[in-house]
Amino acid sequence: MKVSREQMAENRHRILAEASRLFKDRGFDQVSVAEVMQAAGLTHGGFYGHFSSKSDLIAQTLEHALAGDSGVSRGFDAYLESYLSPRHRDRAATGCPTAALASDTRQQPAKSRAAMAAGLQAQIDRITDALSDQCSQDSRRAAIGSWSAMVGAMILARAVDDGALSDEILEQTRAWISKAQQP
Amino acid sequence: MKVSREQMAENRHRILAEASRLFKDRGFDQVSVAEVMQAAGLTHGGFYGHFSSKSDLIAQTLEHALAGDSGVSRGFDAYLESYLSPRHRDRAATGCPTAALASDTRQQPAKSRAAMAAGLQAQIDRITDALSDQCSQDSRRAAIGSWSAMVGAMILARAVDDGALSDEILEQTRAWISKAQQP
DNA sequence: TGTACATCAGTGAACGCGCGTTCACTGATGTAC
DNA sequence: TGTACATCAGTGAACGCGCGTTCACTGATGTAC
Repeated sequence: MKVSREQMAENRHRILAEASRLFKDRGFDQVSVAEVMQAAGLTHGGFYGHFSSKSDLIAQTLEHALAGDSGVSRGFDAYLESYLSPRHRDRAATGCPTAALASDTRQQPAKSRAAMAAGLQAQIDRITDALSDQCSQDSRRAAIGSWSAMVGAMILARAVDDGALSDEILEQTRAWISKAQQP
Repeated sequence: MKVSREQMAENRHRILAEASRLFKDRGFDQVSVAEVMQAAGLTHGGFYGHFSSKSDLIAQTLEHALAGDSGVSRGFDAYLESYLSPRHRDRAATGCPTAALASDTRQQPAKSRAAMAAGLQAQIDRITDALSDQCSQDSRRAAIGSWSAMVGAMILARAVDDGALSDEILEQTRAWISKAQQP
């Protein structure tokens, strides 16, 4: 049955929100179109009324998930601490889309990779702004280095089957980044 | 037809080598068992004489790929420069297994995650050794922070569809890590 | 404002394809004598 | 050392399953009068 325009827009938004959650939790390949639609409370047949393909859904989900502030504006130190936390590591579904999806994006077509590039530029700009208070010079370099270390540490901490090592990676990387901002 | 014991061992080794190359290039899900066997010059039916499942192949490939020195022993600065290079970024198939496979490993069963943990411990130890010359204190912290930044930068550089941004991530992260080792 | 009807978002069955896995078979290997 | 035969690594067809995608259909929407 047909639904109202507002209802359709709401359905579309819910599909993107559920896709973001599921993709971040398990990766693009391990989540089916039918599962995303079911999570959004719809049947899989209607999917192609909203998206031209699964690839298209992935690209639009990346654009959707990478938009927004992500919390840097509340201060870099607080952001760093909450980012490199066991809680964030254990809840990828509601966490950073870059740490969860950057590796998967490498195999995706141009539109998804462009969305990742735009999201990365925006995030680097936000961190650069947040850091320019403490050390005005080379703040872009510090932003790129810090962001690489944060994303890398989260990916490594999630990949291993050893809680102590995983915790140590988060904690040591956090301390190392903190120290690198001082002088 | 049956083959000699040495031939079988050689075949097994070739399967692991080709699996490592293909998995690093395209990820676990995007490479089929049949494709790995074909790359090793065999037919897919014989696969289960060597491995109990695709999951088992993945775990053994990780153990195989993560073993060995990876080049740190020739000095950290040289390693850092060759690691965060456009050449390494563009040749994932022959490059670092951690940067290529850490994200994929998150979804794998215990045996693969344990192999990643062991490989990561060994790599941290190697970098700690390589760094302990320059700054004896906190060299493990510096090793973990540097390695997180190297892996993260490579993953980000490979995810984006923007050569200039990709190059900048590599170059700035390299410079940032270098600077962090000085004081 | 009220009615008739064309539109079209969503449904659910069906499709074709590729994948991981199985299995009966083959023929070279390597052991027992 | 030479021969007969049991073993078993590799072959290639076949399987079942889940996936992305398609499509005829339904019935609420929203427009034209």
